[in-house]
Amino acid sequence: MYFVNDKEFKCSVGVTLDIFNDKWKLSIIWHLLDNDKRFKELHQEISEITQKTLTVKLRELESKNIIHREVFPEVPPKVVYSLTPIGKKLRPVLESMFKWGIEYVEEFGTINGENACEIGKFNT
Amino acid sequence: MYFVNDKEFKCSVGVTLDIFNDKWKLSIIWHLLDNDKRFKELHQEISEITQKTLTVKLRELESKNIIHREVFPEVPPKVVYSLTPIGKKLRPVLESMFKWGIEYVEEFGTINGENACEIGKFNT
DNA sequence: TCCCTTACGATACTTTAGGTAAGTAATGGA
DNA sequence: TCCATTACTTACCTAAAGTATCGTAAGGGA
Repeated sequence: MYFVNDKEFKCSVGVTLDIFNDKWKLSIIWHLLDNDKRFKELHQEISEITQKTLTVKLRELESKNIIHREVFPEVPPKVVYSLTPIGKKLRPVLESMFKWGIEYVEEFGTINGENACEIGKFNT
Repeated sequence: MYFVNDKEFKCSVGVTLDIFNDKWKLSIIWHLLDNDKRFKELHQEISEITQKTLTVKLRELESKNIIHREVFPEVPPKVVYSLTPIGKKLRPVLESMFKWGIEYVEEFGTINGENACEIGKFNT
């Protein structure tokens, strides 16, 4: 039995699923894997997310110790988001999703042109 | 560039995230990894999900070719759900989530008693 | 002096996903 | 006759996410 913030889990995969049980958090992690990013950069790269939802999700990830938020006291403002050590350890999770996605598309989708994943993320 | 059902993705991890962008699908996969299950069994094991949501999510997973639904013409009804070949290939994804969850709990949670994951799922 | 720009939000409102509670079908058993 | 069983539906309600607009604070230009 595991406890995280007074919440109870029978199994460690439940802990992970509970943290990433929404639409956006894993996407954000994915985009922070190789480089720290400013708010605006994340917003441009994950273009379907709204500003509001992005700020909410970033705060949630920060409160769960998965990302770090650094504010530079400048004008206009500058806020840089980065993965914490435990956040960086999510790489194998995303990597296995990346590989499964390729297999899924090979079977049920079509491939047109090349894989436009950011270079260096995985050597696949 | 990948296409799945006329939806466009730059990267294969996007395909995966798009399929599992809701609250319940990965939990359902997790519970089907080792054994095929009837509707009622899934409902009892994933006790927080409602009947309605479970049926919706099962139908969505079926339409994406990730689970198979077999109806036995009996009374009372019997419906057995199982993973398709591509569904079974999600094991590494869940396995990496399982491992990350343990690391996360070791750092930010507490462990009380033992891990109550179903035996045989992973030898960790 | 006033207004525009920039980056990171906050706020009010609408839409959609998910939750609650009840009902249905077909059969067998008390 | 009435109830239990299983796998759903259906009508209704709430919470999460999306849309659109506004706020802040410093510097620059007219």
